[in-house]
Amino acid sequence: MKRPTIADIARRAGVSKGAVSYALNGQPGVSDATRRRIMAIADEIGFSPSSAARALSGASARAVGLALCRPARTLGIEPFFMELISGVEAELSARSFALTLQVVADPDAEIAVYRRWWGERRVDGVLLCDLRADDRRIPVLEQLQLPAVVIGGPDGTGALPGVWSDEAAALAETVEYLVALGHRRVARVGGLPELQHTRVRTDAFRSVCARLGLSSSDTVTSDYTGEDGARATRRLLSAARRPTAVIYDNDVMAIAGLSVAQEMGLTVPGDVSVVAWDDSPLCRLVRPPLTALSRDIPEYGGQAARLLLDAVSGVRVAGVRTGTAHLTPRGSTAPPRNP
Amino acid sequence: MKRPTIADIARRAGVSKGAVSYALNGQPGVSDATRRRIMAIADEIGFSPSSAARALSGASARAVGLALCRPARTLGIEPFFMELISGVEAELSARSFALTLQVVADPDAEIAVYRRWWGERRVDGVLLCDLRADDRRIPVLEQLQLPAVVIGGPDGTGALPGVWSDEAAALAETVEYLVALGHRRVARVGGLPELQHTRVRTDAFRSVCARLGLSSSDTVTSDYTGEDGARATRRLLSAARRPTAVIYDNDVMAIAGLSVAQEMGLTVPGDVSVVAWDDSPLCRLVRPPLTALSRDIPEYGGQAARLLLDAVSGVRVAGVRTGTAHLTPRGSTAPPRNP
DNA sequence: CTGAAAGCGCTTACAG
DNA sequence: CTGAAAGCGCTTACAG
Repeated sequence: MKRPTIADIARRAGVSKGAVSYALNGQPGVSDATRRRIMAIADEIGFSPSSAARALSGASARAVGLALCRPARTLGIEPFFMELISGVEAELSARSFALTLQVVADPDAEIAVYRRWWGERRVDGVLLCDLRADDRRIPVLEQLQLPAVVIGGPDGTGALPGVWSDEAAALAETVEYLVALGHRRVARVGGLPELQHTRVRTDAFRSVCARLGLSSSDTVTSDYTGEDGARATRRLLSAARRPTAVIYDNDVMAIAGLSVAQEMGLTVPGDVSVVAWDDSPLCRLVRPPLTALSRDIPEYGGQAARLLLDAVSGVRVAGVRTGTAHLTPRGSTAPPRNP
Repeated sequence: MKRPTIADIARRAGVSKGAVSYALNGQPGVSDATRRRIMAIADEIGFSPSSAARALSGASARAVGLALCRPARTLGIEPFFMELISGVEAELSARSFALTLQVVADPDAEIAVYRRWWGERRVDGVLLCDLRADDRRIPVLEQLQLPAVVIGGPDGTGALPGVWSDEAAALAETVEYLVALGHRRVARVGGLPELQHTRVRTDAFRSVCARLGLSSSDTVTSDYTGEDGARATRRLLSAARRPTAVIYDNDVMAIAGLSVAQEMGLTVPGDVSVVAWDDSPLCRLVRPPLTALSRDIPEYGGQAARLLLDAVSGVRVAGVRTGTAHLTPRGSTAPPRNP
């Protein structure tokens, strides 16, 4: 089947190709009657402008890029990214932008992808995930002048706008709640230590524990997998004075932790309370259901996409703070049996 | 920063743009010495050919599309899609093809996306998921002559090649195993009834149960969510002569079913055995760990991508059968306490 | 308000 | 083996 072009429309409408372009893009320069006639023909023959021709003529590629730098196995198991993607997608398709996705092995590969996308003019902008300390991707994007929005922040994003939530406040709320229940020994299983938000949470955890006069404020870091979460939990719960509550940096590790506790003959929440960061349907499926820090991840992605589209269209955008994760208490937290 | 073009390379090498194009694309028409010089310059200035210009000149867009038609919440919770995507991605990026992703609400929206992609020349081909009975997407893709590979089959794919696994064999293996353990009342919680593979499994379940002389062979269908899996399980386990084993069409529902059984005071696997279709790390995290039907989903996606790239490059491809899912027995299956 | 034309950055016949 | 040129399908100044 031959694809229709503006030349076909122009011929049928008896006007020039330029007129068709103006009409279709809502530009001035054609009469209303002509515009309507052109639009009707375009509709009738099912015309979609060639994205290649458009992009080549200096217009935008109408696509944004998302590079995901996580090993395949953690990508699949964490609902976070897929939820983020659906939120991003909803916003993009509403404005008929495409999402170009690439899974990369490490930050260097990710930088190479950005350079390639830029050279290929394949995307108009990118969404940056998993902000790191001293993130080398930031200066590259700044130098390329590729519009970008960081999912994270507000610190360490350089001149790029970030979409971020108040992680410290969410963590403080959680610890305060556990202390109110009577917990005095709270531990935390954090995510990848090189990620900025892990650092923010770790610092916040230390300071809120100090403020509330808790003796320990240890964070064990992990790679987000259930195996690592289980290992960390085993270590924590084997200690002489084991914690009576553990906060996990994702849902998968929290579930793994729950299993380990039960395996070790401890009851949840009697012997140990469990809190998951980032609520997901999984948290409601296990017994007891997990107390979790909930936030609207699709909306988070949607905001990032909106910001990026603004940046792409030339608007100078500032970072925005999204809603703080809020604690959703469920059956996995209670006063400690032996405080 | 200005993007380098072949004109820049041509100038620096003192040759024509045509020569640069031939050199970079490994075409004959330039001497080896010139080719090497051109490649070195391209490398040095970090050249990537404009994908728009390439696509416009009749070459391929070097992108394939994937439209996902599931509500956002089930997309996030099922590891399947993200694992599939990582497998597809690995294969695509090795040949520097991009993946264009779009989440759609229903089959009509999906068809509209294919028409648009085709009109925009945005992708060179598409991967089709969630094959349905009498799938309306198939004739559209055939008519557009857009290269496509179906993830599913072998029936109902029309003239399109499919990548499929022997679902009936996997189901038979599972039921035979349960019967060998002594089970006589086996039930199944299936996925969306309109999906082709749900039908295949449902038919296979009925016929293997008949062959083995089991009294019941009921399938309750669901929407793949944990809630629906829990509801179906509650109904099944409340029956007068409840099943002693239940097979679930995904991991999330199996975990939900496990929780429901425990909630109802039944032990797993003593009172009821549980089997999950599509193994995932989740299955190993819960207690008891779930017996599951495992297959290499990233590899499944990789095969589909390879087939699609062949089709895009003009090779006439036939469908392929991938490895059959194999049963991985874990703690959630055992001989029934009260057969 | 409308038409003719240049140009985006490639690829690819067509001459030399 | 190499150069000059047309063309892909748009967008956008520039004339009428």
